[in-house]
Formats: sequence, structure tokens, C-alpha cells
Amino acid sequence: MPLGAMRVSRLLLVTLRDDPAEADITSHKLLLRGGYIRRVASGVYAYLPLLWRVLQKISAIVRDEMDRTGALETLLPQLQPAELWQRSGRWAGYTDGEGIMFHLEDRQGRQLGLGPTHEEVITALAADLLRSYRQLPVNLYQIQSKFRDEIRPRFGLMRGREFIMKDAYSFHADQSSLQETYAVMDGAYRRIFSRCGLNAVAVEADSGAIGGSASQEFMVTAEAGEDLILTSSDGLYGANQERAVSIAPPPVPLVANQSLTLATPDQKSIEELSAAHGFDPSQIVKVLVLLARFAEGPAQPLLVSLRGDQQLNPVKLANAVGSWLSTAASPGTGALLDINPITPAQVAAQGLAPLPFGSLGPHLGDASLAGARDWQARFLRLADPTATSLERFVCGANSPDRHLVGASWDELGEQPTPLDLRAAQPGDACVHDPSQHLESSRGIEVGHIFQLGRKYSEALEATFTTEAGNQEALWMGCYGIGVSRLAQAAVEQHHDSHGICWPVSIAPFELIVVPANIDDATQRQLAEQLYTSFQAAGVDVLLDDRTERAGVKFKDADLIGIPWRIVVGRGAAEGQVELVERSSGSKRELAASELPAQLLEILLPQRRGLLAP
RNA sequence: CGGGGCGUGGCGCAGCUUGGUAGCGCGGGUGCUUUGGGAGCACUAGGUCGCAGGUUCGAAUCCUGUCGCCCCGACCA
Repeated sequence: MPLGAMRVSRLLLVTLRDDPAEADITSHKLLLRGGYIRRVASGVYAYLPLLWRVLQKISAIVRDEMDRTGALETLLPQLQPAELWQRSGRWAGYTDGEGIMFHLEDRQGRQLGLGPTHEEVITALAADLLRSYRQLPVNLYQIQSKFRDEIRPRFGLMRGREFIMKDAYSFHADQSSLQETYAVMDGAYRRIFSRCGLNAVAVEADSGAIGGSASQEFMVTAEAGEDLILTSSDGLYGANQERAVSIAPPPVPLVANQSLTLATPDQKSIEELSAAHGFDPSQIVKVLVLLARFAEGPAQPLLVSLRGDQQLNPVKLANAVGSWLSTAASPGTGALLDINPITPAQVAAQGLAPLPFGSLGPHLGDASLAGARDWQARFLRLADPTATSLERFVCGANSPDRHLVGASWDELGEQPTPLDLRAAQPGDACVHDPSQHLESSRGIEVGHIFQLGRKYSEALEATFTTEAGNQEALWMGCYGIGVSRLAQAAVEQHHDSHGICWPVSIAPFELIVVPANIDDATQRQLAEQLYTSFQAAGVDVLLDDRTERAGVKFKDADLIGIPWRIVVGRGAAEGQVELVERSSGSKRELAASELPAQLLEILLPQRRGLLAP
């Protein structure tokens, strides 16, 4: 989508020579130095004219691909009533504790939130508009600013508190229709990222606070990425570490046939214990005492057992506690707020005797919680299969400076239900093929698609009439792309020591014409002539008509990353100009008269993106 | 929220330890020279040293508080 030509003298181009102190990663520095963004507050940025052109180009690609799937563009309010969020059950979780929704009260004292996402609004609309299976499926999308009060905004546009997102919501009569659209979105997303010139990989993901069943993230691979992704070398498995499953290495067998008590003074950690007695960490069961806090009701102490050489995956744990909450076992406690290790000070504040930290065993009794002031008086006991499958193991004896050697689950009491709680690690064997191993890389999450199921439609009573005449809840999917984040991710993936190297499809300008010496009338006239003809051909061309020296103009052109540069210099009198490709640095001399036709031939396919149309 | 760091012309920084009339580079303006990879010379404008309070004859500098920004973490006792 061409956006029009422009002269640098009128562009308000303000580039910086030094790296700004506020930026840490390359893409953030380059966007600031190139005059693309300015920080207004922590995590809040002004998108300057150059970046706005990039964002419009990305948006145009997104629109094109969404529209061809039959999705409908719309625009939903950012200001949303609390009542909708209370009906879906997310108001407390999104506003209390670590909640990320900016919220406020209006003059009548009514509570409102600034939309961090739009499931509630769209589902309420669906309840109103969608009445019959004949209207389904339908997919609505929008591109607009989202607001999230992030715990820690960082890296410029990577994690902002106000950012631009494309979000789409689909509605279906049944699960198979949902799955069909989900697959169509998967394909559309791959085309979008490819057309934007991004190298992105799709990985299995945790669906997090949005909820639902299947979900997949699209990651732009980059060192600066915030997420760790694990992939198999055969390319058949990829997942965010939060979600990844793997086969743990086999434990070193512990030769024992009975349980003995061992004196372990000052041996509180797995390392100290292993070093002092020659145990392998895989022979030890470690026990974590954690506290889950809820929006309402008493906090729930957790006793989590893992094999000593394994790490807890906090996301899996939170999901486990969340699904336990939704079963009958729990009293009305509202949404899960957070899970943190219990400290000795917290134990004392509950009026309880100190817990045997450093010597905890999985058989720690509920009696140690008796009389707690505002905690549940019994543990929720969880254990990873790596721990429950050990025949004999080492663990804390629940008394200071004592451990058990050769303990077994039978002897300790009831065996906890095995539940995957461990973090998959690079090097672990893969579940789909144990001869494959997981490799790690870092990624920037630019897209995420979910099969939501009927979670929101049930909560908000969004039903439709089936062919048989029954009222049923709608099936839903949702699909997001971080448009502003994608722009920065593209810089992270496409730059060199001189600056940005935009892919043509999302570059603010496709071509820059640089007269080396603007005071030379021949050069100036030829540059103007080329500018005019490219403009007439619909190219997003920039003319550097400033009275700067050539070196300054070259440096700026490289910094802001225009993919093609035409230098009108010494050869102008003979009608010769130089064509330079930004990404490769390759140069060639051409006759100015032939240039427009030749360059258009290269440019037009590049404009459409790397993917064949 | 816990830990660390930083607030000094538009930008990047020094000065602070040991209190004594605020500096450097880049950028801006004017003029002359220069003109294919961030030019040179000359002149010039621009700062309540984040804010508030305190100590002192005197505070950018020392003390207290506060606001803002950046980074790390929020995981086995």
C-alpha cells in the first residue's frame, strides 16, 4: 500500500548521533536514534511520522490477510464497564494484586477499565447480534491501542503499557468450526509474518489469563527476546518453555531397602546435601512450601514435591492450582492472584510453630497448619512424576538437621497424584521422539492464537439458536498480533552497525534519492526528475533535498533504513546514477533514463512481501 | 513489589569523594570556506544542576524526604 512521496526537508527528520541513555537493546536504540519514537512515560511512546508509516504498512498487510479469510474489521471501545468484567469473572484478577488493567471511576462512581483485551465487550456484542446458526461462523477484528499496566515495561515498544494490537474474535456453532477457523488463522498469521519479512516460528503456548484450550504463539527469533522457546531439531515440536513438555533424564538409582535418618547439620540445599553425602540430586525429593493467594477467601498453602535435579515451572503450577480451584474441592475463593514461597516470617505471623525449612519432607503434616489465622489449615499436595516415580529417595525428615535416606512414598503415607509441574530444559529428550532433544532459543512473541471454547460465551450468556431449535453457547476463538511490537521485532531482526535495514514491504519509504551536492544544478535537476517520475509511478520515494553534505545524508539514509538508495552525483552530467541496496550494500551504476523501469521490476514483488502472492 | 543504577542546556556526559561565581562533546543560529561517508574556522544563543526541606557565611556537591527513568529478579529454605 503506497503512502506517498516526501522530501526530507519537510519530514521533521530528527536523528541522534549518540545512543540514548534510556535504551538498552539495539532495536530500541535504533528507533530512537532514527527519529521513529519518543518516550512520553515509562512504557508509553509517541509514534513519530516515520514509524507511523511503518505501522500503517504492517496494518495494511494484516488487513489484507484478515480480509481474505472473510474476517470483518470493526472498532470496539477502549473504555469498558466493570460490570462486563465482573460477569466474566475477570474483574478482580485484572484489577487486584498484580492485575494489569488500568481502571478508574467516573463522576457517578461507576467503575471502568481501559481495555487490555476485548473478550468481554465482543462477547456481549455477540450475545446481542448473533441469534442463529445461520449467521455463523463470523470473525471480527480490530486494530487499535491496548492498555496494560505491565509489572515492568521495557525495551521500548517490546513491552509497553499502551501499544497497538490487532485482535480478532471468532464465533462458531460447534467446536469443529472453531478448529477450522483456528487453522485458517494459523495460515493467515504465517503469511502476515512472512510478508512483513520476519522469520517467525509457531510454538505451543500456555493460554495464560485469556483462558481456553489450544493456543499457539508466533515467535520472532532474536537474542533480545523475552521468551525462551524449546524446539526439537527435527522441527516437529516447538513450545514456549512455560508450556514445554519433555522426558527428564533417568535418575541415578538409590540403593536402599529401608528408611534411615541421617544427621545433616547446616545442609539445607540440594547442593550441600549432595556434596556432603555423595548423593546425586536426582536421588533427592525436594519440597517447596508455597502460598497461593486468591481475590477472596483465605490463602492456600501448597506442598510441592519435585525431583532434586528438576526445576519448578511456575506457570504449570499456577494452572494446576487454577484447575483445582474450579473443581468442587475449593470454597468460594475468587481468582488466583499469585503464588509465592512461604517465608518464616509469614509462618510466625500466622501464629504457627516454625516449619522445618531446610529439612522439609513430603510427609509434612497438616497439623503444622492447625490454628493458622487466615490460611486454609491443610496443604494442597502436588508432586511431579519425576518425584512420585522414585522407588527410594532422600528427603527432609521434617525435623531440623535431619534427612531420610531410602524413604519411599508407601512408608511416608498416601502417594500424591502425579502432575506435570517441572520445567522442560534444553537437552531433554522429546516426548514425540525420545531420540530428539530440545534446543533453546529466544523469541519475541508477535502473535498468539487461542481456541477459547465456551468460557466467555457461557459467562456472558452469549447463545444462539441451533438448527434443531435449541439455545447453545457460542464457541469462540481469539487471535492477536502485536502490531507495534512487530515493528520493533523487525528492527531487531533486520539491522547492521549502520542502522536499520527495513524489509521493503514495511519500510516507511521504499527508495531515497540523494543528490550528493544539492548546490550542483545538474545533480539537483536530475534528482528532482527521478523523484517526480518515481512519485508518478506510485513509489514511496523520499528526496533528500537538504543542503547537508553527502556524508550526512548517507549516514541518515542508512540509519533510518530505506531499502533502496539512488545517489545522483558526479555522473549526473552524463546521465549516470548509482543504485545502492541497503541490506547488502551492493552498488551499481545505471543510466538515469532506464532506472525507473529497472527498479520497479525489483521493487514491486518486494513490496508484496517475501511470500508469493 | 524486592534488589541495583541514574536524574547537570535539545542529546551524550564530566564536575560531587575533599562545599567557594557550572564545564566538555554533539546538536541549534549567523558568517566565510568546504562539498561522495556524520567538514573547518569565527561568532552566538541556550541550564531554577528532577522537586521539596534541612545543615552552612556559602550547596550541583553534605543530610532527609519525595518524584521520575533504566536494568536485574520475583524458583527448591
